[in-house]
Amino acid sequence: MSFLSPDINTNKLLTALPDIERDAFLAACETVELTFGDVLLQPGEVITHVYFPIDSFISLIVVIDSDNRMEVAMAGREGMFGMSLILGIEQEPLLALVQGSGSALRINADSFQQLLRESPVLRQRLKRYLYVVMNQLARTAACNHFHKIEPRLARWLLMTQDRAGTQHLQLTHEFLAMMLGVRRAGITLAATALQSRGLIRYHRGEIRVLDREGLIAASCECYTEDRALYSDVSAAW
Amino acid sequence: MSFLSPDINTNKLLTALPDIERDAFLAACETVELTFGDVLLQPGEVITHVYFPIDSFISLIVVIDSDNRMEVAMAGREGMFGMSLILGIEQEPLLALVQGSGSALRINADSFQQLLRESPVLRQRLKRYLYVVMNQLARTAACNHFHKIEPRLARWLLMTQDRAGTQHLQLTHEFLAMMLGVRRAGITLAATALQSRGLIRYHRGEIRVLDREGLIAASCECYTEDRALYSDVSAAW
DNA sequence: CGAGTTGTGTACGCTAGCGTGCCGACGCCT
DNA sequence: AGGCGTCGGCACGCTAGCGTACACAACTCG
Repeated sequence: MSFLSPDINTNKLLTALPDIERDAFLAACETVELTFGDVLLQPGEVITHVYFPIDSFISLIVVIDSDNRMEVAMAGREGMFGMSLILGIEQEPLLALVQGSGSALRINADSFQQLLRESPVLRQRLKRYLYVVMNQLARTAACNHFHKIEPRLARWLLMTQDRAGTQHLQLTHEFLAMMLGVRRAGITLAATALQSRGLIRYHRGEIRVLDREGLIAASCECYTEDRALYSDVSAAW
Repeated sequence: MSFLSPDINTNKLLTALPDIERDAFLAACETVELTFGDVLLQPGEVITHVYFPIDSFISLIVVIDSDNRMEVAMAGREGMFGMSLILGIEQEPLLALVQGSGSALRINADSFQQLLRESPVLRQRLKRYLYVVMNQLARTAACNHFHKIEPRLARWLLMTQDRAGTQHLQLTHEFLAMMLGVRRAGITLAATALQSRGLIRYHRGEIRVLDREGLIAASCECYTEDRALYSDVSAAW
């Protein structure tokens, strides 16, 4: 039995590592609290730390200019921030924003690369994760183009709920608009529609998911496709 | 001096490998001719061969359904097809379509994985390439959403020209519409505009780029951003 | 309790792009 | 030369979403 037990309060990428490797890894990590709105990385900055969210989650955002920005990926307990380092690159052109407050394991970039060299299992785990993210990026590119705001919003709320692990989400329309790259008024419309169908309920920055199944039905296939891809790949773990 | 000389008629990812590694790699490759329209992989199929284009190039396409599909990445002499295998995954949910006829080096998937294990330099090269593609995917997601057809078309023509290496491109409006995920009529409009500005000239499935600089000015920043990212990363080679 | 700030509803005119369908022009084949 | 299939121009009405702006409600803070 490991001295740092692999309880459910840790990151999924790190569970099920061989005890020795996991212990070595966790020993190099510190636990940090992330707060909504924290910027972990500005576009183009050097990555100094890698984060493995526990109950926090992080948005990766493409910033084209001050008016045009949108989220392209999300990392919670199932993922990580700092993927470029898996590929040996220390930079990242995306904005990393804490989207859900909570704790995360943090490890220094150098230690991460060192430990990655020493743990083939972790390496394989993370490569699979990278594969999933790449393909989610590809699908997101098409989704953002073809799908309407309402299904995209539904998808996004589901993804967020999966990572937040609660049906109470702290989200203003303004913020959602930024995530989806649309107008605030566009979100109000879509959100009102979802609410009137009894799928969600919201009130001044707090959204509650009432009917998960209904929300899935209202979302574009991209939600279930993404999940399917992830579980296919992680089934092999 | 290597017995298989690294002349310009090869793939950029394979040049500048140490002689021994390159020779071993090339020895495991065969040269194949790819023809416009060839499907190298259907979504979800197992990847049996990895391709390193020489003067051909390949489109990676997300297929949402029969009406909704769009290109999300392009691989020519600067890239490859079969990236998932770098991550140890043998599948790929995207459609791989030959978009420019020409030759390519092809290697069996198993040999590829074997040789990858044996060549740290190649491994590093390909990881850097993967990094570039990931970030291009992210940007493409935003570009497809925010930018209008005309600049996107200009960007796309430039990317294609870079890979085709000629200013004569064989492309119908119909095909371009599929690539960008828009109506054929939308392409006609955008193409007419570019033509009337003297940037391109086209006629029944053949497009000529007349004014590269002008076309760059007409394209969205995404073109130059992508190039910049690629050259930053490959500068380290 | 009142003033300010934040979050949401809504409305207006506008544009890009959609789906569709038709026509003409070109070029290839016999 | 004639016929046919492919390619591109164009036009129709329509919709989603834009930019903007204003109003009110709900909270917060002094």
